[in-house]
Amino acid sequence: MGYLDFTGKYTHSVDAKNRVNIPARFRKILTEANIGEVVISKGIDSGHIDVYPLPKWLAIRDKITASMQLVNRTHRNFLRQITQNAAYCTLDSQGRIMLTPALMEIAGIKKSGNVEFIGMLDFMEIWDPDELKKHEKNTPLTESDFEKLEQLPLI
Amino acid sequence: MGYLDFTGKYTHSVDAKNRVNIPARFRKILTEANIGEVVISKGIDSGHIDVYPLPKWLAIRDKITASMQLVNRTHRNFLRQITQNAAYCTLDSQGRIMLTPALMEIAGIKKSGNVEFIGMLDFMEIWDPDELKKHEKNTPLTESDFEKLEQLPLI
DNA sequence: TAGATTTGTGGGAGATTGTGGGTAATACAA
DNA sequence: TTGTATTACCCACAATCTCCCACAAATCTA
Repeated sequence: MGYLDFTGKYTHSVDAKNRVNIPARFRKILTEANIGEVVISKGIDSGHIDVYPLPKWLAIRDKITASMQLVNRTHRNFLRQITQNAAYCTLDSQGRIMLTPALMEIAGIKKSGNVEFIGMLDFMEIWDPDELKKHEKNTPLTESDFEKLEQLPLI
Repeated sequence: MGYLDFTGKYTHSVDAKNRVNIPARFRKILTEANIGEVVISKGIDSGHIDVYPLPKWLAIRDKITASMQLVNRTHRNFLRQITQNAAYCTLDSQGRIMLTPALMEIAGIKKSGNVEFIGMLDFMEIWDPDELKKHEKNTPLTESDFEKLEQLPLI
């Protein structure tokens, strides 16, 4: 890993079997990195699904495992939240993955509907188009957000 | 052990003989690790049963044995809680386990009803669907929980 | 522009899985 | 021992999922 580079936005459709094609550009990145499996999970913002290339997910999982104290109720709840809606997906021979009904429900994605893929550098997001518009309208970046971001050595 | 990886949520049904099928995905993990026996016990949060692959249970048992101070009343009570309702279960030829009436009672799981399996990485939980919903409603992750979790090097 | 290749989408057949029930073996009580 | 209840093991079948093939649209190439 380390040098995955998902960028851009692509519209795709979900078929009657809940399958979505991963955009060719993203798929190429995956195959070149020899990654045939991804993990989809509930995104932190509502209205979308996160798609992690397997190695990225494993790294996240290991960090979680290492720092969880399962006698702690909050930790248990957090872990449950994370794992509950996480699903391993192997790409089929056409390069598609199958979404779970639970995640589609959470993200507002409709069977036989459309979705937007957004590249997030080392992972991807899948949005319901309406939810995405709504999210962008409701939570624009403000001046004060930018000020906070200035703290980070970003650009 | 060490690399069991139970993730996801699956709905299954309990039959008239108190048997539940372990989700195929979880079962595959067990058989690949050559584990044909699990231990079910009372979950820490009420409303569910914990399912430990045998090696994980043995590790827990050993830790408990080593660190319990049986002159300590709390320790005695804790130990009693744990062992009292723990039951060794071997998977039948269909990959099912049989729940004990005591644990079903404790978790609110009904004969011939449904249950939710939740993967918790190295063990599983079995919830009564209503209890799970109730639990999630009563103990949602709050902003301050997330702030605490931000301290951990998670993602 | 025309042909070749890639990409997005749909559907069908076989294998797997979830679930129910029957019967033999075992444990238990009287 | 005998009768009863419980458990373990097996078979059966429907629903689901996986894998594979097909084809049209889009893109690339010469």
